[in-house]
Amino acid sequence: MFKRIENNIDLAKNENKISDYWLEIDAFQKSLDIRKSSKIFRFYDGPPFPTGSPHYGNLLAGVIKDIVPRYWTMRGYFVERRFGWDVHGLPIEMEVQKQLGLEDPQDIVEYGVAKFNEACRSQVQTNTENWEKITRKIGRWVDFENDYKTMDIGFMESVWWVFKELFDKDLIYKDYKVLPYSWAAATPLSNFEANMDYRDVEDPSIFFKLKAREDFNKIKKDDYFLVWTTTPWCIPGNLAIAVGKDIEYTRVEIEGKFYWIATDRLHELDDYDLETDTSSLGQDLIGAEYVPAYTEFEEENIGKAFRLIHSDDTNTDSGSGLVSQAPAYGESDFYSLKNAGISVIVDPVTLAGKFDQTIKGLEDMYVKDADNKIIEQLNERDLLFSSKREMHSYPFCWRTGTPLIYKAIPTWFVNVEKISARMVELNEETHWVPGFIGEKRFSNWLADARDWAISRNRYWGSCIPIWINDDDPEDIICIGSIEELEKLSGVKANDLHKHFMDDIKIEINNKTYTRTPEVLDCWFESGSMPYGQQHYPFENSKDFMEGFPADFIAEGLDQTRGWFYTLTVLSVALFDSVAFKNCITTGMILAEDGRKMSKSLKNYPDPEELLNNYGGDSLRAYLINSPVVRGEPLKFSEEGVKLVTRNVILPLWNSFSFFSNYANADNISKEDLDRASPVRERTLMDQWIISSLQSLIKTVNEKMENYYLYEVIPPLIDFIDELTNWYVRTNRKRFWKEKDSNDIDKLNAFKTLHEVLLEFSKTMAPVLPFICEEIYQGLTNEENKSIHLENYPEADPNIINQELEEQIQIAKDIIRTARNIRLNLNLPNKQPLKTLSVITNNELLIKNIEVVKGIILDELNIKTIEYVKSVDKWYKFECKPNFAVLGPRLGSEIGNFTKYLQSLNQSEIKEIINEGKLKYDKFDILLSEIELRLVKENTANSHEIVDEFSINLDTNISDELYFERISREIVSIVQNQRKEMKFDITDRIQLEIVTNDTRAIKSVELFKDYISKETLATEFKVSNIQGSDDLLDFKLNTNIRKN
RNA sequence: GGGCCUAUAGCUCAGCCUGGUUAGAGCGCAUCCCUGAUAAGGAUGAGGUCGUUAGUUCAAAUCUAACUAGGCCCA
Repeated sequence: MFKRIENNIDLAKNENKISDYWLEIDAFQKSLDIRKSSKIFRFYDGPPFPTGSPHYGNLLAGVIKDIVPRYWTMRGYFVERRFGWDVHGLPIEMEVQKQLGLEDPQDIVEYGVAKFNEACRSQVQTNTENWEKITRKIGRWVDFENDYKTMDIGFMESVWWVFKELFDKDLIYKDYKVLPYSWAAATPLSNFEANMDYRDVEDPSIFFKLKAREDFNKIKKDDYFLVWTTTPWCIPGNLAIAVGKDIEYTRVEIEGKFYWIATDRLHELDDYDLETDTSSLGQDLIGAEYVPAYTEFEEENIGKAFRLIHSDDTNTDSGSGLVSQAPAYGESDFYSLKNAGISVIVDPVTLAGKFDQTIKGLEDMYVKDADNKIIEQLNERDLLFSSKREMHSYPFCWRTGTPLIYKAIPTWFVNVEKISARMVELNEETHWVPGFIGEKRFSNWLADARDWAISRNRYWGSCIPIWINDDDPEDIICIGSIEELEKLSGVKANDLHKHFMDDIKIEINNKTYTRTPEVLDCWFESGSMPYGQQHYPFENSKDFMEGFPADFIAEGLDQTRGWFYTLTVLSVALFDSVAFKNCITTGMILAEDGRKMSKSLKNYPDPEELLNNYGGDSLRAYLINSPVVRGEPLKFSEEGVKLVTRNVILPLWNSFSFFSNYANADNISKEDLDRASPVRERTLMDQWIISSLQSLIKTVNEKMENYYLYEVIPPLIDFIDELTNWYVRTNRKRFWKEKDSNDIDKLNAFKTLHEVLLEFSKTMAPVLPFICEEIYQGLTNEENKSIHLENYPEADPNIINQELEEQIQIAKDIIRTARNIRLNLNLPNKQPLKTLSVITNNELLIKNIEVVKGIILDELNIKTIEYVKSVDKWYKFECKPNFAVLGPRLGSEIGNFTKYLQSLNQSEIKEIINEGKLKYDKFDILLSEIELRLVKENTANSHEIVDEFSINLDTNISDELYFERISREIVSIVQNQRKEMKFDITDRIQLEIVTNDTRAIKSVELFKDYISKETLATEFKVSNIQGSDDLLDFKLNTNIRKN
């Protein structure tokens, strides 16, 4: 016996019930256990920050990371799924700082790094519950217990190993990097932080002049270079002047002195009485030496400083086209000097943002306060040309409200440029979905990769495992494991965080080594996760190698410069290999209005509420059927989710509830189904739906194997449509037959539907895990089983019947067209008609129609089909070339040939049809290379073209047909009544028909059996008085009572 | 400023890789039909200069280039 289920279903509640069931039977663990010894399919979970609650982007990632592993598990692989937490880094530190009321790093040091880090550690644990709840609601199976966190000691040790490997391969070096710097907080900031507080402020805008030291091309000794700046405090750090090599510069004379300025900026000197002298391209100025404004660093010119250099960033939009370069205070300055081969850097500014003792007259002044003093000094030295003040937008420290400066900070780098070409090459081995992400976007990104700054002057993170000789900064030791640290320092560490590491000293040969204070960029850890999560190479090295590179990962588009990148850098550096073989990249999820989802705007539905309304299956199907799985943005719409519920989930459920209700009403058991005939002996419709399902399975496997998730839902919807609107609807009667009549056909119907629902559920289980499980449970009735433990269906080519699928298609076409005729003639389907004529002389077509004749007659409520072979008075032919075939063959002749075909008369066309070919010019053209189109000759409303033939409906309604119509109307009325009165489908009734219309009475007499059978009337009575309701052109009403 | 993506019906999107002459679907709208599995289903209709321009071709929504607008990432 199959259990009888409710027609109406509360999807979310039901899903919750299934979740509980999974827990109860430990289904996830079981699905892993049964594949323990199978081949490994390695999946990497991209680590989210556990700050805040999950948003749709996280849910989307979760859905994809569930569908793919579920699929491969059912395909027989062992797919471990460990949840990953990225717990280090600024977001957590910020949250904790806020909670503890710590403004800046000095506060943290005073509070105690140890206490601070421990606070971060406990903060990590607080948010995880929320994630687990939502993860459960979207139906994602992932191991939260055996998760990995980037703060686990094993993970951190692997990170050290990675670092040491890079170090040994000479891929780690130390240099300066110019960063946004808050002197009030005494800390560098991230670019993100620097962008948080831009303000409009008034700053100096000065032109100053620097004197040429020697003649150089068109430059004469003592000429002045006119240089513009809005940050005078950077002038003491000036080491070069940048020009653009393609920019033209002019030498002008003002009051007997000569100045160089970009020709396009000459209008800056409109107020002066000037004469232009000569001009020169920047190209020819590069290399000229000048006398610096401040002499304190003059000895640096042996390092080629104080020269004109080229910079791509020089332009003539503002200033003079000559830009002061202070490599310690500007990123572009820093790189320009580097590119010019000048490797010096001078920095007279302390970490507190004050000048040190180097520059006379500026000692201990805050840089911003020094601006005026510097202008004064320039003036005294006769180097100031002009000075004014200007409004512009300038970044401020978002915490202290003080202006930010840019400052060169000692930083550790990974030499990515050295391996970037190899990364590009190896990346071609990865299968990207969509392709353009890997082939274009990511590939370009890799090709242009710059060295990666991996140190952070922060606290909560993995430590850079480098100890430096106190007396010799060049003498450094890199540590790659806990054991190595113990050997060198004698300390056995059981925590590798900063507050445990900072005090550890290494003493060798009377030299003392102290750890460099920085921690690692948390992106370094994200890229290390393949090794970290397995504690490679300290443990699991065999397992690791079996599953590396990963078979599959998925994340959002933004990770091209994030996780995808860091994984690639490290795996190429370590193993000369990609880190993943297949990658699905998703687009951004936007709010319905096309803007970003914003909590304050409330322009999107709360994820949890949405899941409570429509359930996880609906959301899953909606998301993977959207542009977002093709790397494009999605405007998230609740309406869209609702539509998926309506078009996919509910129809599927209804097919099952139909099965369940009737199987139950009829006491059909599993054993009964075993008695069904083999597929080949069942009805055409049975064979057809089974064939269609196999075709679907074939398609879905192809799509899933290639990670094209977005191509799974459309064929699925098509199939559901075939199942519900064709198979179930046209076969309803077979399920509802009296038990004794033609038992085997009825069993075949049940068996077919059972089989189709079961296989279909398995096919869709990875995508719709809840509803498919529920259906599976209803169809199998076995304890402790789950659909997700089953093997995935594979298409059986032997039961795909292409010919039959085509025949059914013809039937559908005829049915659709005939219904249209009925519609136009106002002849409802309830009105039986005598004959449908099919007009064709194509014998094969006639044969095909004969096969599906029964279906057509039933559906159209028609008594017979006849074939009319003399087609002339019904339609004529028009023809045109099949362009796809003849275009390439005929080339430019095709235009004339088209005209020729149009000029043919009917008998000429018929001759071609008979011959099967024609001759045109020098070409032999086959009939199959021409497209025939039928045009109605007989324009009666009862006649319509169907593709290659036409049909005509006999619209004569005899008395008999009319009586039958009445009987159908009566059945329809009674069925509606039953439904309105909420009778069960099995309830037997007493039926009274009230009418005094003679035709109606006659009809009831003739079709008494039919009416009783359809309405389950066991008692039947006609009351010959006038009825109360209009029916057709008379009065009739019915009364029913439960028996 | 650079890289990549997108632009097709009122809305959300297929189709484009691999060019073929009547460009599709869903939602919405209008009209109608059907209904004892279905919070449904079906039919018909209105609604498109396929972002603009130029090119390649016998033929362009589809290929190429430029431009315009939007998005993501970087500078």
